[in-house]
Amino acid sequence: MTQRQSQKSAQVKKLSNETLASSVYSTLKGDIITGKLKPGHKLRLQILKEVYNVGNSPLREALNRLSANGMVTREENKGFKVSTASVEELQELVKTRCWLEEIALRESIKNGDDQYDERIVLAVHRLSRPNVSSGDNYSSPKHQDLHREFHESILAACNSGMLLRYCSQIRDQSFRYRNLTEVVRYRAGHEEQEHQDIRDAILERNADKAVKLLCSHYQITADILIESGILSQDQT
Amino acid sequence: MTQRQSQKSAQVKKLSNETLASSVYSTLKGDIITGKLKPGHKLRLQILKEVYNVGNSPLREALNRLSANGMVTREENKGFKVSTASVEELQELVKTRCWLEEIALRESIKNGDDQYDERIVLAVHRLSRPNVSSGDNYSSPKHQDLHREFHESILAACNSGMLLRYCSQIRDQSFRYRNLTEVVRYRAGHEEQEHQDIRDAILERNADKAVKLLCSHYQITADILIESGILSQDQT
DNA sequence: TAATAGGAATATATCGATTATTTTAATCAA
DNA sequence: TTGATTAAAATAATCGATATATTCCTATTA
Repeated sequence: MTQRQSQKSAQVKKLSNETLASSVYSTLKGDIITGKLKPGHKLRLQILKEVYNVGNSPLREALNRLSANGMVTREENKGFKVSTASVEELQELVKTRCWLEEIALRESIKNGDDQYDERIVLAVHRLSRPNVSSGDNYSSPKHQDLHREFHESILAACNSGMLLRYCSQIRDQSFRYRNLTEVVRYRAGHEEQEHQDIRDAILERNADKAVKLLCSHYQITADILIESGILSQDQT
Repeated sequence: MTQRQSQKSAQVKKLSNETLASSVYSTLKGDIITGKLKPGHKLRLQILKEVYNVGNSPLREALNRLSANGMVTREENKGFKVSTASVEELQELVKTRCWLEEIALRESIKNGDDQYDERIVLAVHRLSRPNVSSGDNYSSPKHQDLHREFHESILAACNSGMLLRYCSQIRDQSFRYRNLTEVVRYRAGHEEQEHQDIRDAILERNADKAVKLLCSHYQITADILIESGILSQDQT
């Protein structure tokens, strides 16, 4: 609050009416998803306070929220750490994702209106723009946002905010795993095609096909990540 | 901290190595589920501090956790309130519960071993004990715990901790709705029979039947609750 | 009536101090 | 060396007092 803002670190940026705790929450979550904070990394309060330049309470509040959706792990009296990553967890993640998204996708295809279709078309289009889809841009924040938007859009008409929240949490986790490797390099090209295929299946209201494409889309990415050998069998 | 412990309220009781924040979390969650804290009820920090006799930080941490799983609602700069209850939300809740539990149940039936069966048998048996299943005991904490255990046990072999956590959250919400009325009075007798039917279907590995019974089990309860007229169409 | 300007109430955040617990290091005994 | 015990340091958890910011309420004014 004084004039000493000369911190080199990724200062938390507060959006107008947003609470500091919420800003820290978003920043921390982002840093975890992008892999800036690695799985298993111990989150020491004093350090975080300095890095993000905030006090105890907003920081602890943010961490408590994150622990409730699985991005960080809380251990009584031992503090917080970034949730670990392992082959087993990734497999569970993909499995669960396929289960939940199958439901959400089938419902969406059943209920989806023009607006639903258009959002998807737009999302795919934006992902294909040269300045987004070219080699070096695959891991850019911009690409990530658009990629996320695509996956959100195809489930958006499922009529259960609750289910959508769960899918969103799983999506965050999935992106975290994705960002652990340069899997993007090998995948992004193919993914673009797969997104288009999924879009087409949805537009023609072919739920079975769409579900099948979507799940293999996830499975392939996970397999590549596993084969990369970056993930330990237990902990990271 | 002074000698004025003469609070009538349910002081937070701390389990040995548990953190104060966690104790408050459990207590608050319990008070919301049992209906001691009604939907929409404003959670004023000063009052909560006095009632539960804790300081700012553990209290806010607990509330932040609760807000992350939907038991309370957080509004920036306005604080917390118990999540509202409405017919629409209940319908979404039941629908989503059926979707997720169908998956978890089918998987459990597929994978379940002897231990899985035995846990279910035991749960049903305990629910049927006279001192639990008689008229006045239906709304007792004991009965609630056993009831919850039954519903947890039938999904326990689904091999996705993630899915189980979501089901657990939905179960908490469902119990909260249940406790809004004396729906228990009309239901508990029938429910006992339904639990047994579900158990039997599971034991004979008849997934379709088990799923059908389970979902109607939920739907009937919800319908009664809705017909009771206690829930507003929008907010409570 | 509508708009606005206080002021009260409340939520949010900081800081420093305190307590409790875990972790680390050091010591000692087998 | 190993294992257990104890002492010291580090860290997490909590409190309380204070400060700031925001919302909510109310009275005044146009």
